[in-house]
Amino acid sequence: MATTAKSTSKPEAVMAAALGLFVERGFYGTAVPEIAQKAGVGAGTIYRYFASKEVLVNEIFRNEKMRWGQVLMAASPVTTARDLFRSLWMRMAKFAVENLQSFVFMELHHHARYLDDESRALEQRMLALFEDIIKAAQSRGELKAAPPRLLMAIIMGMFVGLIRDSIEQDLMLSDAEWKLAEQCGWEAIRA
Amino acid sequence: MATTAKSTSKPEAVMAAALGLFVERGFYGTAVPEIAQKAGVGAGTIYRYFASKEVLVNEIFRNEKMRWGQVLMAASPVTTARDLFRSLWMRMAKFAVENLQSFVFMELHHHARYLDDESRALEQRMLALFEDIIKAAQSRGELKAAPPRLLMAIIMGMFVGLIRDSIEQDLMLSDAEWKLAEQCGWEAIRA
Amino acid sequence: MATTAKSTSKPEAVMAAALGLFVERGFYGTAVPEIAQKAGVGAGTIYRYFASKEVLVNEIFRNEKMRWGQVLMAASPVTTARDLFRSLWMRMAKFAVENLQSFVFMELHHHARYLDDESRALEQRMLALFEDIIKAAQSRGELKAAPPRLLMAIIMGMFVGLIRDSIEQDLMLSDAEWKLAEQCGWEAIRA
Amino acid sequence: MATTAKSTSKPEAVMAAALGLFVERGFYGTAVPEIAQKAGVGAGTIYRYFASKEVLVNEIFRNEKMRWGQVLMAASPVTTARDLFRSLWMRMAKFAVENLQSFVFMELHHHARYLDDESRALEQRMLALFEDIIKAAQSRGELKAAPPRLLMAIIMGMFVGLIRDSIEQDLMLSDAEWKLAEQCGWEAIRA
DNA sequence: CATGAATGAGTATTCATTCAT
DNA sequence: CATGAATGAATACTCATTCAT
Repeated sequence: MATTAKSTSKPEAVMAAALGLFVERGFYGTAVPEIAQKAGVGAGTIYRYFASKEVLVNEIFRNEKMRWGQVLMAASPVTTARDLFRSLWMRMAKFAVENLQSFVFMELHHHARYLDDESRALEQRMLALFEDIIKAAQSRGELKAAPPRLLMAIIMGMFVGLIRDSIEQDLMLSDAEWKLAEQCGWEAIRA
Repeated sequence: MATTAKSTSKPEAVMAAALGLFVERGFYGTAVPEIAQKAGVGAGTIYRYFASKEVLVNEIFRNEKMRWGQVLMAASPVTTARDLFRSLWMRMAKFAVENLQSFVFMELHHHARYLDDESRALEQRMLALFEDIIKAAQSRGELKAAPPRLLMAIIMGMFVGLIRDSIEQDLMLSDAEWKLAEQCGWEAIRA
Repeated sequence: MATTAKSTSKPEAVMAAALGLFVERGFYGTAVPEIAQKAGVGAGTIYRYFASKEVLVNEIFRNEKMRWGQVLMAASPVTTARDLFRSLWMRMAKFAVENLQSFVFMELHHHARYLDDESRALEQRMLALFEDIIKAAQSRGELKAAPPRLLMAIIMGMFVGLIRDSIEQDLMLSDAEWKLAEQCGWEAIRA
Repeated sequence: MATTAKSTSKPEAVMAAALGLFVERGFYGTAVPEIAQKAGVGAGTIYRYFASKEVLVNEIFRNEKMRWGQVLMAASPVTTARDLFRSLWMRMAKFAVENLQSFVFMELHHHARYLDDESRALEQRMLALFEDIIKAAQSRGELKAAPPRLLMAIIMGMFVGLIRDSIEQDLMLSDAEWKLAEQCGWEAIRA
């Protein structure tokens, strides 16, 4: 009678279904009963676990953001900025490819008006994390002496652009291409 | 600098109002009567010029895309890829800064489900345009030998990332920063 | 093209329909679309005139209360308490019989939780009005020396009891019975 | 004074909880799970004892009505109508004060649409009981020669009016006031 | 041409009731 | 017996669109 490790719990099923639909059709374009149906639960059931559609989207956002954060935080020990960058980039690529929807979701909902303060705060913490890594490398003269936010925007923008493009073309980048892109990224910001 | 001597026509006023609201609240988050009010016309009037809300958003999309296209197409004559890149980048920056809403609108609505075939086709033509420029430069050995789409995604991604970030921080990049960023962009793709 | 005096306006039709249904089935027992149908308007139309179902019920309450207030306020000039009582009673009877639903509505919704402060304040003003009449008569020694609220509760209670009973039996009191009842009322409170 | 040595049974707890909530928020305004929680039982448990919410409210109604009936029926032996009235009035007052919620509940749900035939029949029997008492007194010339229902409506109306008022003012009548009111009641109907 | 009142299909959410445990 | 998680029908309310003026 113990809940098996395998079978997804109801709230998890709801979050997974909602994630997919929000990516496909947007927040306002997705009806709650649609989510319920895709999750294989009754419409009312959703409200047992999430007080409202808005709470649901925030919960998903934070959930995915945390998973993404772990990719960045499991950052490497002391190495050169070059190695750090490569490692980070490849980890990001791995995550993005394996969690395409999750990644796209975070991008799309970035500044959405329905994100609550907690979600926004989490977003800021993630950015700060990234910024610190950049500052450290800059202080060692390994990166260009530009505002850290600028370098961050450049790298993250590139990365997102690549993912978006591969979605549009419905064709994932090969390993070789990821490495090529990584090289581009590095050359963009190196001192 | 006024585009026309005459005061903006009604359909123009509608499109301008709608553009602003779609950027602020999204397509589904914007009510047609709201657009009407902001445009200073009656709700019914909108339907004299646009068959539906969807037609309206597509019309705006294409309109803005064309304006953006002119920035790219008014491309320079024969020069080095370096100069071409710089010129293109700075024109893009100028347009984006002067037409922030327009730029954000195009980004947000990129793949939206309510875009019709004509809009999608236009989008493809713009990409092809860009691709051609890249291929030409590659054939002269001035750019990295990567798939043109990849280089394009990298550059456009960077650019969008910068704009997004400056919106988030509510602080536009300075001229110096734009130049710095341009240098990053160039180093990312140069051979 | 002038709006004819005859044809009821839409908000009036809605209020009339809602009054009837609220009396029959209660506030929570009445669905908004039911009101719309009975009023002969679309469901959405109700929300052009009343921000919510709650606003609607309050608007009706105040409207009816004001009409009832006019019955009491058009009180007679200086006479004996006996004559004043008779006049008041008969006016109340006339109103109640001619506006049965209105009267029942006010009784049922007296303390309802969905009444807002404005409605409650109006209710209090009506009571004060009544109390003043009683106090004046008491000071002339024409009524029993009991707390005014007590005499008021007795008279209003009797009156409501009669109306309720005639509704239950679906048989209105005759003129003779109203006079009889009036006599009972007077004897209950006279000094 | 505990009715039983044993702690209240589950159905009793449910009825008590429901009575309180129905008085506070009305029938449609009260959710079954709320009742369950207040009664300290599971939501499903209610349905072991009451087939539906409607059955529950009817059961409560009849239960309270019977208790009220006992107040009236335990009527006194042969005395004057004056004494009988006083005794009845004071018993009613005692019951109403000690069972305010019960009393209010009966008043509010009097004609509610969810009352079933059995409840309605019980209501009629109670009225008949009262009517007989009045007729007897009338035949002895001690009461006014008015239709019994009219006198009954007057007295019950007065009584309800007093209770309602004391609830509104959140201030129970004193013994002296109850006696004063009783005198008013008597004078209203005595021959 | 222009309007905005009117509409009703569609949305998020609640709640009486069931049933597997 | 008792439970409370699950359900889906029903509710209040919104909004794209129409059309009489």
